[in-house]
Amino acid sequence: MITLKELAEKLNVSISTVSKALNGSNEIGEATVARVKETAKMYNYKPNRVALSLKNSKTKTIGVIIPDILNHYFAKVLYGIEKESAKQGYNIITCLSNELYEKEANSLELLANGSVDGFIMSIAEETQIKKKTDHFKDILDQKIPILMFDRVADEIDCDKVIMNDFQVAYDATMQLIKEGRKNILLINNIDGLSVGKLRAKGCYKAIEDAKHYDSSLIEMKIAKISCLEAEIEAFLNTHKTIDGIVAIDNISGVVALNSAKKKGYIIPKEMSIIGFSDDNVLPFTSPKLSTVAQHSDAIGEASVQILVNRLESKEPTDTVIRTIDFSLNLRETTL
Amino acid sequence: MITLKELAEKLNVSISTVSKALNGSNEIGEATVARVKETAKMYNYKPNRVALSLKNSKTKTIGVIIPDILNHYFAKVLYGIEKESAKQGYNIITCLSNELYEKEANSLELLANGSVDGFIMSIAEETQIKKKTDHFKDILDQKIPILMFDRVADEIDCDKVIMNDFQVAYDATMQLIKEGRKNILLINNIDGLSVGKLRAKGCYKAIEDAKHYDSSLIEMKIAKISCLEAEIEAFLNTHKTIDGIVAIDNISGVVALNSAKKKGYIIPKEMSIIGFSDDNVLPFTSPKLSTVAQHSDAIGEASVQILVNRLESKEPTDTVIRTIDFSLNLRETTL
DNA sequence: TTGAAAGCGCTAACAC
DNA sequence: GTGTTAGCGCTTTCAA
Repeated sequence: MITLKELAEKLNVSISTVSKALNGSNEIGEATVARVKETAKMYNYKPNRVALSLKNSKTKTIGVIIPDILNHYFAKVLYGIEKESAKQGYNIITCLSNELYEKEANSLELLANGSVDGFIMSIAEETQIKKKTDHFKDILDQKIPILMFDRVADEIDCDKVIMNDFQVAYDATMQLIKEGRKNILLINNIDGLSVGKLRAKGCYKAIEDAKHYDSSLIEMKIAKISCLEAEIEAFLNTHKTIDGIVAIDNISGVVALNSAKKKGYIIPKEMSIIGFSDDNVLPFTSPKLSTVAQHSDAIGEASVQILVNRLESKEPTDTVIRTIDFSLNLRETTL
Repeated sequence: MITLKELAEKLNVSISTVSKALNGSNEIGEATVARVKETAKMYNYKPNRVALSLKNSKTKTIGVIIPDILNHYFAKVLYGIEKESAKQGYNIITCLSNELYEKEANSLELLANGSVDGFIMSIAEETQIKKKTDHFKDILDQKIPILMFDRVADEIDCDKVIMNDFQVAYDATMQLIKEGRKNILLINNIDGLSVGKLRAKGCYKAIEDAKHYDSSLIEMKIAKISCLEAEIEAFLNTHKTIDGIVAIDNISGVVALNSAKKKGYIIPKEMSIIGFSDDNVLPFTSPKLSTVAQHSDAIGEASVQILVNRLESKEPTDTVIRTIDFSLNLRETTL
C-alpha cells in the first residue's frame, strides 16, 4: 500500500498538495492535478481506510449481530444487509450471538471501541428470555445507534424494523378458518421470543373474531428443536381431529407436512398446512408448502437504509419503527 | 468513548503515563497504576481500536468472502470462522460475492486498503468458470495473505483448506456399488466448480476400480437450480433401471429422495441414495437421508487458525494445504 | 497555487 | 517513576 507521503516524495510536492489534488480541490493547478492523479493511478494508490476512520471518527462500518446464522431466515436478512451496505459504501462486521446473552453483550461492547459507527441486530433468545437490556443502554449512552430487527426490545428506544407478526399469524389462521377447518393446531417452537408470542396472539385473535365459524385452536409448545418430528407425530397420534396446522417458526411447517403425509392424510383435502418457512424449503416438499413470506432480504435492506440515514444525518432524528409487508403465499397445502 | 488524553487530564498525569499504567508497564509506580486503573474502569475506558490499527498497521480483522450465504454449507463455514475468530481476538468483515466475479474482485480490492489483515474466501462460481485469477495475484502482491477454502485456485500459491472431494465421492459411490447397485445416477448440479469436477471424477473412478461388480454410472448435469425437481423426475421417468443415486451438491439428494418416493420406489430396498447435504435437511426427509458430512464448521475453524498463524508469525512460512476429514453418515436411504 | 503544521488516539524510544 | 516527542496516514486550516 503506497501512502500519500510516498507519492509526494516521488512527485516532489508536499503531502497536502497530493491530498488536495486527489480529492479534487480547486486550490491546485490543473497540471499538478493531472500529474498527481496519473502517478497515483500508476502506483495504485488507495487511501488508507484506517487513517480516514481515525481522522473522521467514522468507520463506515456497521456491526451486525445475528442470533443464528444457520437459520435460513437470518441468513437471508444478512444477505439483504450486505447487499444494501455495499451499495451505501459501508462494510459490515458480523458477529454471531448463537442465541447467547453473553456473546451478544460481548460483541456489542467489543465493537463499541470505535470499530463501527452503529449496530444492526436481532436479539438473542437468551437475552429475550432473561429480559436483559442494560447492554443496549450502555451502547446507546455512548451515542452509538442500534437498529433492532425482528426480535426487538420494546423498552428500548431505538430504530426498529419488524414484521406485523400479529397480523400475519391472524391472516394465516383466518385462511384456515375460512377453509372450514375446525380443529387447528398451532405449532409454537419459539414461545420464548417476542415474535413467537405475537404470532400466537394473532392466531388466537383470529379464532375469537371468527367465533361464528366455530373453529378451535390448540397450541403445542415445543421447547427444543431436537425432538421436533417425534413430538409432532406423537401429537397427531393423540389428536386425530386436527384438520389444519399453522406452524409459526421456520421449519416446523415442513416437518408437520411430512408427518401428516406419513400418517396418510390427503393434503390439502383432509388437512391444510401453513408454515412460516422461506422459499428455500420448497424443493423439499410435495405438495408445495403454503407459507407466510417474510421478505427477509427487504428487512435487511430497510435496516441498513434507516441506520445509514441516521448515521449521516446532521440533525438528531426521531427513532423510526418500520413495519415490513408480508404476504401469504398459498400454494398446495391449502385449499 | 473516553480517550487516554482525557483520562490523563482528569488524573493530572501525562498521556504516556496512563498508557503505560494501563498496559502493565513496570516503569510506573504501583500507586499510580492503581489510581489510573481505577479511573479508567470508572470511565469505562477502552482503547480505540482504530488508533491501534493505525499505529500497529494491524487491524486484527479478517476479510471473509462468501459466494452464497443462502447455501447452508457456507453459512456453516461462516459459523466456524466467526467462532474461531472471536476466540483468537479477530473480527470478521463479511462480503458476499453472490457467485459473481465482479463483486468478488471488488470486495478484495476494497478491503485491501488497510481494512483487513488477510482474507478467507471461497471462489465465486463465475470466477471459476471464467478462470480469473489476476485479482488474487494483485492482493498477494500487496503482501496481504489469502486463504482459500473449498473452491480453490490451483494456480495460486496460498494457504488452502479443502476436503478430499475426490475420495469422498469415491467412497460414496463405492458404498452403492457394494450394496449391489448396478445403475447408479450421479446428479451433478455444480459441474462448473472445482469441487464438482473432483467429486464427479471420484465417482467414475469408483466404478472403474470396481469393474468386476459390473456397475455403471450415468451422469446427469443440471445447469440451474430452478428446475431441479422437474428435471430429476423426468430423468427417473426415462431411466427406470436406476437403483442408486449419488447427489454431489447440497440439496439434490433431498429432492431426489422425494422424487423417488413419489414414483413409488421403496427406499432403500429398491433404491439407495447418498447426498452431500448437511444435517439441516434431516428434519425434512423420511427416511433419513444418508449423507456425506462435510464438517463445514471445522473447515471454518481450520481456516482461521492457519491464517492467524501466518499473520502472527515472524518468519515467512510455507503455504499450507490442509485437508479436512469427511465422514460417510449412512442413515436410512442406504442398505 | 502550494506547503507547513496540527490533530485524530495510541505506543514507545528517549529524556529528565 | 514520569514526561516529552515522534509518528502511524490522512485532512484541513492557515500561512506563504
